[in-house]
Amino acid sequence: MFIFKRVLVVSGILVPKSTALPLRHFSAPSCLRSPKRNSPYSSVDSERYSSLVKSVMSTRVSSQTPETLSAEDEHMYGPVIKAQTPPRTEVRTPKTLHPFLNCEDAGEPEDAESGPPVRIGINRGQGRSSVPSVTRILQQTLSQEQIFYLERWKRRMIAELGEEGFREYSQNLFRQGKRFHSALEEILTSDPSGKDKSVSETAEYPPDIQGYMESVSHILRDVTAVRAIESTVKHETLNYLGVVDCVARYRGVLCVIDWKTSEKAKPFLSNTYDNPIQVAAYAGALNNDGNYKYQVESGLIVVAYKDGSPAHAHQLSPELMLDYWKTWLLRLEEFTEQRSIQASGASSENR
DNA sequence: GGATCCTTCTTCTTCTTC
Repeated sequence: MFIFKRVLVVSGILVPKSTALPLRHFSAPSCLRSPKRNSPYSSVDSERYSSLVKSVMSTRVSSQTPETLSAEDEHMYGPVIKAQTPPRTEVRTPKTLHPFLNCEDAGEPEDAESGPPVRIGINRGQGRSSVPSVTRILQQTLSQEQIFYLERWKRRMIAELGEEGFREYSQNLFRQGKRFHSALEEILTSDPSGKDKSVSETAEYPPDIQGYMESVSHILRDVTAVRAIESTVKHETLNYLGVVDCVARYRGVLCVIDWKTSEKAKPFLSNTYDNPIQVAAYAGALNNDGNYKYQVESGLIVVAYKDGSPAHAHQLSPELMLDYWKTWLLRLEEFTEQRSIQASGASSENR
């Protein structure tokens, strides 16, 4: 096992790619946001210990060097296997920085928030069959690191539950997620103004989602002016589509909202993996879809818990949305490249 | 009515010491 891990580390599979963006969100307690501030070293009299620090730093304590360590590793574990594709450590930028907002649609009609929420169904019957979805693009462009950890998790779960048990477990997670979404849809459609969210706290729900609904009830109190529910958005220039869970105001800010259920606590935005990219992709599509006459600059990821403990709400500022929009454009470029490679491979096979 | 699509979820080193 140890040898295996060494090889992976050296080959770069475990080296994080630059998909993780800086942690900047509204819900992190300040004490957790800046752990360095509370470092025990901050109280150390640095002048008093400066000579000691200098002497330690200037003296080679060990006779080992990177070269001797490499030689030792090779002796113990065999020659180092290097990855064919080295990890990308540089900060990547999209080849074309498509705008997140559509300036032509910036004007917002006064009565935009008065009607019921829209729900545009998916329509693939009119030549849309080749338009890829946000979910598919994200799934097909996962990093090697993400694939590694997901497969490891799956292997461990199957070892614990068996193939059939794992299938049931996965189906159950999906079922709960779907029912949770349906219940929210019902609440928000029946009360889009947001005046009476108490319905969510008193109503009875199926036992498997009761906790999730309790978990999210304090968030729903801050959701108003629901404009869209489970509605299809399509980027007219970039040619991708998706289905937004909800477009509404959260604490007065118009957001694309994504509801999530989770077994593990996700108190930080960084715990939500690709969810912020998904939200930015939806918002960018909505902003460039003629069916929607307004622009959305912010996003919200709500993570609900089965035991009813308060859901975490990660609000993405316009600045952060732009960062994730760039990450999305990179993923989209990667997907398009993959597709063209596959297409050229298929055409050469047909010859 | 059946088939297909979009979603629904899942990941983050590991051990020792205090």
